Amino acid sequence: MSRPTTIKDIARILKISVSTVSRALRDAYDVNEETRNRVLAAAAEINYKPNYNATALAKRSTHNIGVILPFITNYYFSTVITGIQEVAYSKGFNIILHVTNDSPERELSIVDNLSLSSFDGLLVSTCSQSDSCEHFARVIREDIPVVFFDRVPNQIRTSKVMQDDFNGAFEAVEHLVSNGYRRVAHIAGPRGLLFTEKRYEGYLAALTKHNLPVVEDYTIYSGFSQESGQADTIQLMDLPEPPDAIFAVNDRKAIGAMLTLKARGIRIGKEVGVIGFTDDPMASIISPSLSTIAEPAFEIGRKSCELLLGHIRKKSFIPEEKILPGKLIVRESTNKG
Amino acid sequence: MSRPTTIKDIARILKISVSTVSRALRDAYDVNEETRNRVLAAAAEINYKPNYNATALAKRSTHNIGVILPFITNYYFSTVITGIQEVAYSKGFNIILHVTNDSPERELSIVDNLSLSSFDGLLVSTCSQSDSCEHFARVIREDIPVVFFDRVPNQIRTSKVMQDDFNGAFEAVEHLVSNGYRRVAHIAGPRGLLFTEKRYEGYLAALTKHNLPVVEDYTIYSGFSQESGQADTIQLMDLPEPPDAIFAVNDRKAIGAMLTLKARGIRIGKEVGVIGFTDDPMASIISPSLSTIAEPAFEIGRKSCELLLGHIRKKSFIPEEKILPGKLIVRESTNKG
DNA sequence: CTGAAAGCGCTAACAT
DNA sequence: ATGTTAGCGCTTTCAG
Repeated sequence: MSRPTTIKDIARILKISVSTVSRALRDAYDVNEETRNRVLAAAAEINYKPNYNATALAKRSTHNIGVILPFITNYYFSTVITGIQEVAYSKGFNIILHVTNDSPERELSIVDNLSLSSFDGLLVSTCSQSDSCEHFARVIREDIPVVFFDRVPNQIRTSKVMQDDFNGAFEAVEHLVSNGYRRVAHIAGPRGLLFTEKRYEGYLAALTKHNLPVVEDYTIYSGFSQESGQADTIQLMDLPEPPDAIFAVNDRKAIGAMLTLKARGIRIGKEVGVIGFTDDPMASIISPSLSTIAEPAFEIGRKSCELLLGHIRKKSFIPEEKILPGKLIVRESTNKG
Repeated sequence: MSRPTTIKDIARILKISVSTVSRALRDAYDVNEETRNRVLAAAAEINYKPNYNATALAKRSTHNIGVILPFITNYYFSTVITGIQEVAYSKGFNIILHVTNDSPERELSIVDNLSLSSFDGLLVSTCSQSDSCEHFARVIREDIPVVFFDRVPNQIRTSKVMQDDFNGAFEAVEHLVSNGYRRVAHIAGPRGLLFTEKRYEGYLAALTKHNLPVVEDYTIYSGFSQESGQADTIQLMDLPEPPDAIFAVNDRKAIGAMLTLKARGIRIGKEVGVIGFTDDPMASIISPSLSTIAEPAFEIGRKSCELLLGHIRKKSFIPEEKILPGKLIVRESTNKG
């Protein structure tokens, strides 16, 4: 087990100073082309690998970005991470993963225990019940850039990357209406999250545009899970005048809805239309297959990371918002037959 | 933007030396109880957070563990990571994520560019086509602990954590047989991966135990994707004497199999039984629902990380192997009716 | 039990 | 264009 090689080794071998080596290893700036080549050659020769801790200590900049999100065990988030990882990797950044399990306490504890010296920036998607964003505000105040994606808080002024929730929802509902459904219900996410509000607004706007009545009982706010979808749908179908279509805030809830519809012997599509949001692979596996709004998850990851890297590089942190379009995917669950 | 506080600040405030502060902050060893309390109080007071880069540089030990795996966008891997993250988090370790996209070149490039100074240990699941493990052997030779999980190479002597692939496969096939299926095919993963071999062996063993003939054409090695499952099944059902049951190496392939069976109008369960491996949530969503062997993904993550942390702590690296049991989940796809 | 001092590997003025 | 030197924040001998 040989001690890793350092720039000192290179300096000694080449009989030059460490600062020259250091300079040669980074940009060409102010160093003789030939010296530089010799350094590079020697480095390769002895299999030199920079010690990032030393660099970080000296430059006050690690090459890490922290990612904080509720879960990674679903299609959307794992795809976002893959996108993040893709650009981080290409720029030589590591990503440090923190999963909150959607627990506000855990989120708080993670953020408070973050050593600000161990990452250059933060990418976050909040818990569904984050009542406060004070902890993130603190991080920002320390001048470390934070960009939010998907689940972004509305009380805080930072960079945000989202899908076009309003228009996605609008399109989904309009699709339902143009396929002949009239009593469209919405099983929403938890209140307080920007995107559940946006999707709700898109739903309302589509209803209004097509002169459909807005029935208060037709909107139910609850969790994001399949079980919530089932529960909400039971509630909906027990109404004196049940809806003939359901727009779910995401595919998991839509699938939950389909499950209870099936259990009650209601024919999906023919009797009750269902549309989701995400385009989880499950949507094409379930039968009947589920119409949905495909989210640009991978792109959200890429864009968030690019934005963050930009903030880190320029050391300026002027908030920017990016909204990426979704895409309507028509399948069987919205086919009246 | 105030510079983060350091142990120097604490030392200055308390008018003691930095070394005392340093000692007090770690273990009680050799420091007066009272001094220690004063240090802790002061640290909390000024909101001191250790600079891990400095620690890492001084101690030659970061608090990071690297995780290298093919994908994160599926149920199994994302659940494993959640398990890893769970124990890493509780021990104050960060996890640095690297995804290879199942590309051996990328895997190689990641490993070769790893700065050994930036993590204390490695958790890896290899690419399906990793022909060589030389790059991992190099890491191990540098005395940094590596533990493999799930996709473990068989040519290399290190710690490994796996599900019980042999017995899982055995149980799956035995379940098929005891439900009356006789011509059981196996759509396997790529050759060369330990677990695809183990599952194949389990399949063989069950056949042998029940005196069923081993038909060579009934085993097809290919990829892990749903598409591979579809293609393999086409090939199988085009045989002069097609199988009446399919044991798939994982649920994604099983789902692919079900899709082509459905497309051909073959009744799943009644005519051809299908069983998978993993217990992806999709297995209970698809209809008919898919019987499968549930893998202890979360536990695999936990155990791998615990093992690795053990190696890191004791600085000894005596390879250990852990095998975790799976569980048969009976659903509709293996019901002959 | 505590302090002084050296050093981890690298960067960044400041000289030359 | 290159070398000298002083840190970055923390740990760790070695003295006392």
